[in-house]
Amino acid sequence: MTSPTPPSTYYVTTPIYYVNGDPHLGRGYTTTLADVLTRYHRLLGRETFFLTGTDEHGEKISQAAEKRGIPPQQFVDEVAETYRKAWETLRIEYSRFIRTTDPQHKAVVAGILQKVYDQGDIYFGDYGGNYCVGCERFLTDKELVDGKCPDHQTVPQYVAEKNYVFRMSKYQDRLIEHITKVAPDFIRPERYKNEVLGLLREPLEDLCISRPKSRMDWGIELPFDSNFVAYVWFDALINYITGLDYPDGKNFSKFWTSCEHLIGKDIVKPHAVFWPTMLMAAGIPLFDHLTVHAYWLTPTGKMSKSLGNVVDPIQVVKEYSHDVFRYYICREMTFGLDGVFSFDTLDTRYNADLANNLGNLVSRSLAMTHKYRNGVVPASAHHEDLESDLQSQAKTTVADYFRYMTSREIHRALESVWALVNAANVYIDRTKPWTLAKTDASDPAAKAALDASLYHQLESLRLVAVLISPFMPDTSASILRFLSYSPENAQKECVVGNTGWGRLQPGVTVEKGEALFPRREKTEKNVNEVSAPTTKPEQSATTAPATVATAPVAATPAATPTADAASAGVISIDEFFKVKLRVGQILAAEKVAKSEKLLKLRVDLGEGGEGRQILSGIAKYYQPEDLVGRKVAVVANLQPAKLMGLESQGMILAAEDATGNLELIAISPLLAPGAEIR
RNA sequence: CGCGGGGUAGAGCAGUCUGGUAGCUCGUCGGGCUCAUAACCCGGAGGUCGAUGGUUCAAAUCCAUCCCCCGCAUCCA
Repeated sequence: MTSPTPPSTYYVTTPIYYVNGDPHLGRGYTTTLADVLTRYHRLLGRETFFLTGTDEHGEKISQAAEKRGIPPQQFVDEVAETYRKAWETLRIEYSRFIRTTDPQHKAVVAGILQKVYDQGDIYFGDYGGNYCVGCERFLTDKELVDGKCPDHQTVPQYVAEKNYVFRMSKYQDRLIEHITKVAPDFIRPERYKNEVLGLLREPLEDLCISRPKSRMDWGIELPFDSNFVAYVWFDALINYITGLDYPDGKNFSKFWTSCEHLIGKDIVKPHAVFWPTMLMAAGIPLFDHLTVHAYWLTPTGKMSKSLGNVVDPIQVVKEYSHDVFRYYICREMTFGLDGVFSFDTLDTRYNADLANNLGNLVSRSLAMTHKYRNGVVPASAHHEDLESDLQSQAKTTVADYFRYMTSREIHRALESVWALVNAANVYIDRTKPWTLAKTDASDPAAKAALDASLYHQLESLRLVAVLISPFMPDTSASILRFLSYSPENAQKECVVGNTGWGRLQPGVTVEKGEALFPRREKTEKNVNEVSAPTTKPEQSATTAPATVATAPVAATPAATPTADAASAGVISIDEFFKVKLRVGQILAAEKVAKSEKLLKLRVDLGEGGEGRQILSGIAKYYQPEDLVGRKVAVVANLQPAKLMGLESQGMILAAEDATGNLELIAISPLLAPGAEIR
């Protein structure tokens, strides 16, 4: 029963979260994992440092601030505060909350830039190229699809400007060497390491690291050219060392080399390629591990804001508890693979694992100790096969627990703890304390057996409480308190590498305790799944109708409507009339090649000529031949857009219900094409 | 031939790298117990491990081909 014996310090980071978005489930998961790992290493007696924070520069931020009519700094101050509060609710105990607008950070970034520039790894080059405002970056020719940005369906502006470029390609071989030979567990789990090595089989391009202030000035000024600011990665990634007071802080020398970066799989490339090469260029040793986790999905697929199926971690914590939330997300997701978040499995795990197994075990053990021994922990001299079996499971559990925690298969670590919980329940049934209690007064053998049974139950609880403390700090503390066992003791014995059997002192009085996890009846809302209790309906945008409702509002951003009306999604009739709806008749319809969803329609709107070309995402629901001649409702004054390379000059209205039935809006065949709908 | 992930009991998954009696949780059926939160314990039923072919004494596992599902790339205007 020895715990691992590694370096005496531990440094863990989460990504700094872009203040453009909320503290959603994915971010809550990363941050919770970091907290779990921090508490785990503390349990092992290591000095730990846990860094999280917010990324606050960039065009999108200045635009968002402008939209709200406030200065960028005020905007980011507000969002940073919501993050702080969110993490507080999730019981996250970070060591430092860093913000990229901190003056210290700006100084560190400038220092690194200057150093890399001075040694010739940053050059001023033509970065003329296709710039997409939505992406805030230049797109390579390879990324463009039919000449437009795949993510935003917009034709990027060709910007012929000079920019500063980091000579990343120079470090490619050294990076491959590091990943494959020097530190084989640099990137884990292995699937992501393979992915990165796949990326590195292609020659690396150099990395554009600046933006001219003329276009974007919400950022950190380059120390060698005041006309430019640093572009995202040479700003954001550096937070990981600013957080330790690089270059001279004692935290940096103490913690940096034991650094583990925790990230989601969407930002593997910047962390596995950009960041290590930046460090190489800056002459800073590399971090220890990049640990990558996957996504939370809903039972029906991706979580997305527009589908309104986003799970809000804060709400889950409010409805259950932070311990339950933490247990669930750590236990349910196979680390490194996508997992499904559903209130149905959450309730199942709650009742099965927490209420029935752990909670009930605590309850029955404490109750028996009170009933048979007035709450006093008995000494245990008696030791037979049943006791050996239990102790042997305890030994296995501790070994597995440390092994899995070390390999970051944390779901398995929890599983191994529950093997002990289960063994303790079995042990109780085998020793039958209630039977022993009947003859215990007159029969010394029965008395010894009962003492042993009670002691072993309670000792199992103590061990379980210690092992779950990183995951469920409150539950752990409650159990230890019931046992009159000080948490400091728990920590101490992990420090000496021994969570061995028999630490619980006979003679102390245990509490009766209260139910830790009262059983929950399954919630009704779970039938339809997922949407967290207070998720706003957000006019449940599925298809056309909702778009009609929101488009005019979007067109006049917060100009006129009162705050109340705007927040309720209410529009004025004037706004509604901006949308020109017309009756159209479908003249021709065909499938769009290579497209799953799109049909290309030719629609007569009574405008003469050969009618308009309109694309509609209804290929899964309608055969082209069934549509010809049909009358449909059309948005006539929508800005044309290109889809799959084809221009669409309007929108066909359709409705989709919750079960996925989609129908075109019915229009009487008697109405002539071009008739106004209102 | 676009890239990636996956198809194992009613549901959700592990096992596949390193071939050797197919495992876990939930559900279900039957039994036991009464310390406990209608909980706990024991037992049963339920799988041709997507399909086909190959390698092998032996294949969920290795090889080949094919089918299906899900992301993303390239689509809900």
